[in-house]
Amino acid sequence: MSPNEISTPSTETELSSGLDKNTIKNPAKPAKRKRFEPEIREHVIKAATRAIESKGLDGIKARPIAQRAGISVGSIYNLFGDLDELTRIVNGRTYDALYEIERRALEEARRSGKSSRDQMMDLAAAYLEFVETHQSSWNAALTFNRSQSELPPQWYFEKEQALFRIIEDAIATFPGAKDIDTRKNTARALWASIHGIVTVAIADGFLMQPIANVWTQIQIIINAVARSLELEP
Amino acid sequence: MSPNEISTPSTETELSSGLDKNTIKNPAKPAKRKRFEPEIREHVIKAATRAIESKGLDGIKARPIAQRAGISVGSIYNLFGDLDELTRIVNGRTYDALYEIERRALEEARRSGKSSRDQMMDLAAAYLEFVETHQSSWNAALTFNRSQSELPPQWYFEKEQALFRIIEDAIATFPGAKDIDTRKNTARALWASIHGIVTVAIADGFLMQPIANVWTQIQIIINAVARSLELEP
DNA sequence: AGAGTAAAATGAACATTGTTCACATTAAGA
DNA sequence: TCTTAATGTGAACAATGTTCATTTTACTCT
Repeated sequence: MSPNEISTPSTETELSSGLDKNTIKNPAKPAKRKRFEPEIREHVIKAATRAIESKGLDGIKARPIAQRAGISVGSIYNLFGDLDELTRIVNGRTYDALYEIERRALEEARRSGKSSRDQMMDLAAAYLEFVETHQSSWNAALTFNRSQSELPPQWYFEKEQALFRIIEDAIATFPGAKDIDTRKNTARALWASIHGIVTVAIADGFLMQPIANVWTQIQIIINAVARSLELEP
Repeated sequence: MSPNEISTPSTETELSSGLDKNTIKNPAKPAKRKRFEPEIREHVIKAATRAIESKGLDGIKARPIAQRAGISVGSIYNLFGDLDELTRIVNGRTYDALYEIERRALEEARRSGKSSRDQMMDLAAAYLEFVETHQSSWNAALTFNRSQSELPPQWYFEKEQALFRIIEDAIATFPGAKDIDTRKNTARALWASIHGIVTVAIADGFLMQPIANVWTQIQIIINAVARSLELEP
């Protein structure tokens, strides 16, 4: 079970009571202007995604999004409850995208027979590139969770867990990572460290930190931890 | 020059054109209800600080703060330009407080003749404790910067720099940290890593991560890096 | 097909909030 | 005391999230 199939509200299809068959007769083009097709939810999410990509969390505004999706403001609330819910769905997909990229990076690194240390390096490189490419979305995902007073929803933790498990896999062959608790803590420590390095660099817009330095810092941590783990426990 | 004296808007006294002498005649009590005393700025900042401490960034609302400070809404804008400015001042002080705590921690650790490694441990412990104690304020400071589309103001970078310099000092005696660039990068890597570990733990409300695990993870990183630095370059 | 009806879409209206600005008030000097 | 520039005020405005009475749709039953 890929963690992407983890129950995310974004994939819910609660409206489908066998309507799909009936709506087929609608050739999708001259549809006058009522009763939503099932894809409407997706359209709204897409609009919200574009908004976040270009303007960050501030881009999530009920009226503009409604307009871009071709529905009324009220319908947004029928479909998602509130804007936070919609935001969470977009952020959830951002996490999913990152997970997928990391999973592939590990798979690829293993296929080419890289060492555990180099697997970690590849995972970190993939993360750095992801954050550079999706700066606005990633920033939104991080900011949103901390700006909420309540805890993130269940599926957030599951996605996080899944990410950590990838690191655990990467370091599993180290002699010093035989013990399960050690491995878990080390994986979290590594991931959080790389995350911290990248985050701090982005916070000051890569101004204080040219990207080369960021990569150097990542290497310092990975090399140091890798060397520790090469020793027997 | 302590970085606390770095020009922060919070300490500005631009209104003082020698008025101080004149206002002395006001015994501060029966003051009817006009023309602010110079301390009014401070009162507003205090109100804003309390608001952030209890409700986070959402606590920064013009009307409640105005009321608690005993002035009108408009006056907030006369005094600070806008709410973001006020927020930045409060956050600046949070950074100052952290800096001060870290500086003292290093001083203390050195006085008791601790190793570089243990100095780092003490700095990390101080940070962890600070974040636990001031969770709401610290969260607000971090969230605010990333939620802004523009870069943080100049003084933010200076406060950040000052913090890094403390770590550089702590690791300066390591044989592997003779080179200035290496030292700078290692200091940033260490700080950012610890920051990342603490941040991730807090993000899920210490639910996934009991505090003991957090500390274990910090130790993993510091020990690994320390061991690396003990070798000659 | 036509009527009745439950579900779904709508957008006007409301509540909250940041921000502005015309006006009122103060106090310093003439 | 009168004049006036500086300064405090709060009503009013704009933007935004959210609700809900009303309208519209499409399904079912006759």
